[in-house]
Amino acid sequence: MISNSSKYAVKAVLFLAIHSNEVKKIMVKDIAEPINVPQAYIAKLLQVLVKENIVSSFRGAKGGFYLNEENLNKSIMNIIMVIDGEEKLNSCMLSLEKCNKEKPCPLHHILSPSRNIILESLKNKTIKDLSLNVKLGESFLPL
Amino acid sequence: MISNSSKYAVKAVLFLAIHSNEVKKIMVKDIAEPINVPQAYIAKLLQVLVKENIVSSFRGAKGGFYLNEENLNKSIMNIIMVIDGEEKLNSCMLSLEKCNKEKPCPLHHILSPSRNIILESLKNKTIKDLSLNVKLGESFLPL
DNA sequence: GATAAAACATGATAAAAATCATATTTAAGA
DNA sequence: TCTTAAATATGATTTTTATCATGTTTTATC
Repeated sequence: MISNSSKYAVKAVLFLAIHSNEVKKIMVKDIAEPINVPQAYIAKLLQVLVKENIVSSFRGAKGGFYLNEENLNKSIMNIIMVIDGEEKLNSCMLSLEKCNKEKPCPLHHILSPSRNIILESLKNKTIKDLSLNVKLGESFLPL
Repeated sequence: MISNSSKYAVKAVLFLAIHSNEVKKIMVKDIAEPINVPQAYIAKLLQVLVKENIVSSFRGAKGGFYLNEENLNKSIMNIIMVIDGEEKLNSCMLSLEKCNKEKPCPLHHILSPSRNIILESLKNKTIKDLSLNVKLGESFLPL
């Protein structure tokens, strides 16, 4: 289960990865429009991303948001964790309560392998990986 | 994205598959408790499942819910579709808008294969399959 | 028939998620 | 140092999802 907010956050970070850098900062309104998310909403999300060191920002005139090298090495999972928290992700998909390898629910066998693959990918893929992908023309923005 | 309601519905149907049959009907309160879902809530869900021919019911005294042979052959996907509707399932996971094979978003390659496997499984596995699984001791209720 | 036990139907309330609004702080540039 | 442009902080509103409550219809049994 991944919230809308997390999706928005991923979009914003990806956008920044591709269009910003330490000397080219981008302000909220110029992020919100192309990724198609309400400005006030993404502004709020960006603030938690900044606080959690996933995005960098600079206040005042000529300010804006950007990603530095450290930010670029964060994983997609990092973003989702910060926005949604752990439980939400671990109770992912259909898997029901009190379900584990020893006492699997009837859906465990069906969902677990694919689910684990997805979680591993989200953990391993960095923002940089994905933005490189876009730069090589293998995938596309806008989102 | 699969809602709580869908999870509840799956739990209820699975419970009925294992504990009911044409001659042994079960009433809401005896379903709600063991699957750990508020009675009034599951009652409402059961009503749409009955209307959509996924669950059978009998009104009045000695009435209750049960699954007939046709019901047992419905897939998990059928349940989710009826409760959540199509868009919700197709906008599953992280995949962002306007994302398809021709113009994949940066997450498409990562998520799509596993996601498709999951969707196929949900489509192919019938209620009967899963309840058989429980009867063989390969997976467990309560949920 | 009358009564009781059940599903069915409908609408109200509560909680959570998403969205909007507004005031404060920081920095640049005149 | 004043003005302006930006992020930041906080809280209000709206929408959606989840939950609760109450009355109506159907069927079995006495």
